[in-house]
Amino acid sequence: MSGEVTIYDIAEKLGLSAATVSRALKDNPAINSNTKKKIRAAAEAMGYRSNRFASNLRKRTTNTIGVVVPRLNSNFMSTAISAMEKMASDAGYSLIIVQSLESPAKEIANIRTLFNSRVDGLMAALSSEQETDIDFRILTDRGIPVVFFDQVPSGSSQPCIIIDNAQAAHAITMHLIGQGCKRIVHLTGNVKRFVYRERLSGYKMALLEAGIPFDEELVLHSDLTELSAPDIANRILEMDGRPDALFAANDMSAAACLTAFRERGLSIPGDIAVAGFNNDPISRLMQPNITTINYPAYQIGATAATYLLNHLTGKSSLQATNKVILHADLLVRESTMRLPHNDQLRSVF
Amino acid sequence: MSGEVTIYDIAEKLGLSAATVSRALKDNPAINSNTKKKIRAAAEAMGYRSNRFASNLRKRTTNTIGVVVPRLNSNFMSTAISAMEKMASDAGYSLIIVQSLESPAKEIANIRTLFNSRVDGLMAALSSEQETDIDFRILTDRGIPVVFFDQVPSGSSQPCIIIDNAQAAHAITMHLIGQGCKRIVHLTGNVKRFVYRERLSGYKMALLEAGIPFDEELVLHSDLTELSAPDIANRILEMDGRPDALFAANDMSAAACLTAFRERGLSIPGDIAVAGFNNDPISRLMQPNITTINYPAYQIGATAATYLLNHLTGKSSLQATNKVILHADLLVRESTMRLPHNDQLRSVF
DNA sequence: TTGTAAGCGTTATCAC
DNA sequence: GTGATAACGCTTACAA
Repeated sequence: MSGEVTIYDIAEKLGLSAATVSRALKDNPAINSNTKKKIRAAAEAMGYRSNRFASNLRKRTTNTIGVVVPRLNSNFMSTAISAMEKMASDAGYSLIIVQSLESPAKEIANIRTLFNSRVDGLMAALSSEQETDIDFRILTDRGIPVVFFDQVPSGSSQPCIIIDNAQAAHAITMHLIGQGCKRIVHLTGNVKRFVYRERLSGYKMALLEAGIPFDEELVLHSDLTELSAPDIANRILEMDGRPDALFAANDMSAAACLTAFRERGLSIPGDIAVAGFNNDPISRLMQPNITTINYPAYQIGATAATYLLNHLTGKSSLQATNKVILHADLLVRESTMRLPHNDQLRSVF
Repeated sequence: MSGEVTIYDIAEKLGLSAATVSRALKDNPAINSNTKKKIRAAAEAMGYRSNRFASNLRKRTTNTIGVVVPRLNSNFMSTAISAMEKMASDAGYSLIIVQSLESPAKEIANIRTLFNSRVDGLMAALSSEQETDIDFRILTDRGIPVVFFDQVPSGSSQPCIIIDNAQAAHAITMHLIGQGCKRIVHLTGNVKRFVYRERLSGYKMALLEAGIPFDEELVLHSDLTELSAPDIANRILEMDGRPDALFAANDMSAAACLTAFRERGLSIPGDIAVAGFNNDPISRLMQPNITTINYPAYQIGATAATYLLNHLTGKSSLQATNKVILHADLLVRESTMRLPHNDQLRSVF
């Protein structure tokens, strides 16, 4: 730690100035290519490593991008982050990742931490919405670009990468209705979050369009985890007038409910159709496999990173009005196929 | 960006010195509590944020921990990293995460990047092994602590957090044998990796112990992804003398093979028993649910982070010989229960 | 093509 | 309790 080699050490050893060494190491064209070679060789031999802090301090830029997410251990998040890491890394940027774990206080603290870490830019999926306008402003006010994805602030005109959640939910609900379902339960998460609110509204729109009266009782709320599914399944089975379909806002809870239904002896989709959201691997592997929306995690992550990086490297500018809406197809699978010959079938993978 | 407030600005405004401001902001007990209050108020009012780079440059420490993984989008990795992030964040550290994506070259580059980023410590799961001894030394030689987890360098005496993979594989194989299976296929990954090599050896040991001759033909290699499973399932079904069990080295491929088997009309576990490894959610939700090993991702991540943080904060020292072996229980489930009354049943969750 | 020198914003070491 | 001052290692006008 103490014996770090600096450009001064190299300079001294070679009888040059630190400035020349600095330039050579950064491949400055002004430097003679022979001296460059010598300097590089010496740097290598002496075990030199550039001190990022000195450099950052001087240049006022960090080549670091912050990522804020509610939790990082879901198939969607880890896949999106994986894409971001690849893009960032290829462009010479590092990623600092923080999760807010459903705590608004931690989310605020995280934003401040990244702010103090002087990240060059930020990609964020929100866990709650209140603090958005308040706290991201400390960043945007100083010109630090922020790109939102997945859970984005509604209303505001921040750049964001999303799918049309309402339309996707509308499509899946219409499909269920087309399969003859009349009492469709929608299992949703915290509707303070953008995606869940949007999906709920798509569900409602479809009912309206089909002339099915909206029934508040049929909307259930949970944290959408595997653990809470058995309880949800119970509540569905105990309803007066048993529902004939479940549209869950993610695949994990769709799969877990489906399992619970089967354990009670119900047949899927005969007794109750089940649809999810995300196209997680589990939706493809369950028996029956589960109708869902293909939520393009990798593409969302890659797109968010590309926009941010292009902005940071000056290749293109991020407009506040940029709103990228990616496609998200309905994948009809066995768990909702109640009609024998169904030409709505589109894809199984 | 340009109008950053510094401790000098605060000092000037308050008629104090920068040193005093610095001390007050760090809650140095030598400073009068009244001046502290004034300084804090001014800092807040002026929108001051500490410059980490100046601080790091001066203190020669970064409060940053590097994490190296093969890929971060698996249930195991994202859960382990989630735990690490929580521990690190609670201790005031940030995480820089890099993935090597199966490329040894990128793994080496990643290690250098983290090295140049002056991380205070490192947690690493390797994608290949060659470079371990070569490249991690640039860190350890300078006293930067490294804790390995999951994919660890074999032979070396680096601190690492693991389970006894061989014993777990032994247990699962013995269980299959106990269920009357005679021809057990083992589906493994790249055996250059520690965990797969160990699991394979546990499988062999169990066969040996049970007097079943080891058959090289029954060991299949793949990347253990969902995509390669159909091909693997085909190869198993086309073998002379159909196997009566599959022990896959992860749950994803176990689940995907199980699905493929069922599509061919086989019954599980009657025609072929299926076991996985990890206790991913999918193993619990599949029908039938899948016998597996509970690989404690969160605990592994939390333990690795705790050890590293305790070392960094001087609470306890990380000895090179530290090797923490966590428990990993066999979870017997439906996919391997071929005998009617089986007292080996331990748990379904 | 190379050198000089002035910062970048903090913190540590002395002083007082 | 507080202040001066000197690093920390790098980049970049400006000179030469």
